Amino acid sequence: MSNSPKIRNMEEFASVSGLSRPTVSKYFNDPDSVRASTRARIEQSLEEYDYTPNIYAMNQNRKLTKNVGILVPYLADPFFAEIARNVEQRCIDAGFRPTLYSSHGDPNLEVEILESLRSLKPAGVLMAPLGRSSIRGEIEKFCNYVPTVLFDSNIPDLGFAFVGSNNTQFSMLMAEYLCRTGEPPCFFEMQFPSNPNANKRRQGYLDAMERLGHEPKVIKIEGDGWAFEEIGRLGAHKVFETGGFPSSTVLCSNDRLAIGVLTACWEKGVRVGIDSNASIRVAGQDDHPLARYTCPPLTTIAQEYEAISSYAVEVLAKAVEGEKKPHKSKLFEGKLIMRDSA
Amino acid sequence: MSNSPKIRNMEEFASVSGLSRPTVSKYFNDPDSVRASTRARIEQSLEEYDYTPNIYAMNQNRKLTKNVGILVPYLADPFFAEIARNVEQRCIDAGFRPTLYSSHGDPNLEVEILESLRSLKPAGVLMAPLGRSSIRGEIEKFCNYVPTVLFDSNIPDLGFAFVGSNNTQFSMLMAEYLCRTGEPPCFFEMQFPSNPNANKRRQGYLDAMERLGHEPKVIKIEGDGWAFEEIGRLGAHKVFETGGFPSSTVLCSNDRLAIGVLTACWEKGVRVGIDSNASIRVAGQDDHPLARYTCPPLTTIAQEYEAISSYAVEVLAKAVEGEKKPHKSKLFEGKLIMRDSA
DNA sequence: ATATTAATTTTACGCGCGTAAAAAAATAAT
DNA sequence: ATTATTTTTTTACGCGCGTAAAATTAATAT
Repeated sequence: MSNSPKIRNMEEFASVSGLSRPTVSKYFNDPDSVRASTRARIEQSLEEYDYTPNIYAMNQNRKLTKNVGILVPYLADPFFAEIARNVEQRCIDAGFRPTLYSSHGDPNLEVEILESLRSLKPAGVLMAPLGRSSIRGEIEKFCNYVPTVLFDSNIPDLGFAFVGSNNTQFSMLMAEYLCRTGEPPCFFEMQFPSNPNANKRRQGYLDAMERLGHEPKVIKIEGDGWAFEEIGRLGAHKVFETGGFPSSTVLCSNDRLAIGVLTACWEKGVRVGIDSNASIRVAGQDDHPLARYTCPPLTTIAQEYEAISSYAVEVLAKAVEGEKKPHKSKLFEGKLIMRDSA
Repeated sequence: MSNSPKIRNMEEFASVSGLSRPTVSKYFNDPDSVRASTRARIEQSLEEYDYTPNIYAMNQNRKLTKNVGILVPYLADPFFAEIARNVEQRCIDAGFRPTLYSSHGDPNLEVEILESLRSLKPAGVLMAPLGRSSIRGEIEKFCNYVPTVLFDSNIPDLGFAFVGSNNTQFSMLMAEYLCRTGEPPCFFEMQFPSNPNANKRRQGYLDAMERLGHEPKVIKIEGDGWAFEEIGRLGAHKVFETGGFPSSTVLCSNDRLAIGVLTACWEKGVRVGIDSNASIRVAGQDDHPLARYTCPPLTTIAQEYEAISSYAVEVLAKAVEGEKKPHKSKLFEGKLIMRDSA
């Protein structure tokens, strides 16, 4: 900041502050661990000399760094980009140093990232696993070394805790709404969904339909990978070719599939929506950032991004502080977002 | 990997390999810098003992780490997520250790990230700046310390080089196509675009229109920030309220604005596309990952993601190796993607 | 005021590695 | 075979910091 001589290391900085180096070291690890007068003195020097401790030297001997890894399955999916952004901010607020990683849909990369993460000695990791394709054994091994909180998608009995959405409730809520306002929906999903939440969502749909006394109709489409829009589009076309949807209301397992269905409907000349000249209703789940901008805008269930993010970081902080293994699973409810597609 | 005793540090690993520690150290910095026989011996031991050097100790004394920072303006924008993914992979291929950051549209955060990056002693940085709102002075300061390659959006005379798209060509290409196939387009953009590429695109449009002998019509809409879809939607509505578009063909400055325009058209009941019962054509630029799934699918200009990514990393590698400052600017041409919206 | 206890600071050592300079070994030249 | 030269390995030192244990200082109780 000023024209003062450059500070090379903590020793020099301590010297110009009139303190010993370890005292300064304590301050940087926890400003509250030194006397208030000492702290004031350090912070005053900090203004004058703008010294920053060497991260590498700091973390070398420390048993626990302040690093936190954030791993999501697919960062190019705006849903995960959005939740990653939230989680990242919460980590910073909690005094951590987050680093963002994406598995890019590849189970091997997921494990590779975890391995490379270990060498960073992270205090903890927030991980949204790929799901079905995740290599459980490797992740389990990792969780034994590093406090890990899973979010979005659960792997049973793994990690310190799981924080996510109540996916059963998502589908139930939507199914109920759709039944209340029109023809009971069929359920549109991937045959082998990569994400276990899909199973919960199907179950929620089935439960709701049974409770309301309607016959459930589940459509399972082919497709693998993370190109959900294309999978949804091709799947819907196949449905059209083989007699069409069994109901004029289609509840999709997630928004990205729904976006693909909307595209297929457009290509087929099928009008989607709730007004009189539309012939089909389409609903999604997740409140994808672009769901509001589809044509028609997509009716969906909104995830509690902020709540999930902040709770996940909160739990991780406890895990880092050495709290006993609770492995609780916290689920947040979704909110119905009514738009014009259903 | 095996049941061999745990290796605690490089000393121990060198010992079990029958070598001295510095020799092993040389190997890890550059496997080719030791004799082939030595290298083979180390790699054999590596199989047996699975030892990994301590990253922090490694980087503490090294003048140059293998770390590379990747900074994009807005990661929740799928366009940047996609290009970041590409760049990340290229960095790994080039032997770097990339770390991904997003400015989240905030100029102050952009500077903060650069500051925190400096303490990581990165070998280099790949940066897509926010653009207009970037704090030039701070970024310039950073570039003096760390070899930095700008991509996507240029800041004149900053960094080692700039790699991006020929945005003038983008708009020219699209404008020509639109003139050839229907009514000459008007140009739809933000009044104060955050990204300087927008200016190039407007200019490309103006040039093309002049050359083809048509009167250019530029529509500038209000709005600030990175919520382009909403800005486009509101802007289009305002246009509809004040007499409508001056042409039945709308060339948008980018895909996200175009997506907003499509939504507005839908809300207004205006049919978009090239078939007979449509009344307006809408085109975008960027080939946003979801452009293919809008209704109608969006005609756009595709960026050369891979070419830009690999060239940017290539240039950065040269900068890291200490090549003289060239500050060349490399631009890639775009390709017309014809879909149903125009 | 003095003894006791708690909080804070200092002393002293080591972490795991990079790297310059010295020594040794391998290669090339005579 | 001997010497000169290059490559590789080893010796030796220090980087910037964390942290246990010792010394000091401050706070509390008597």
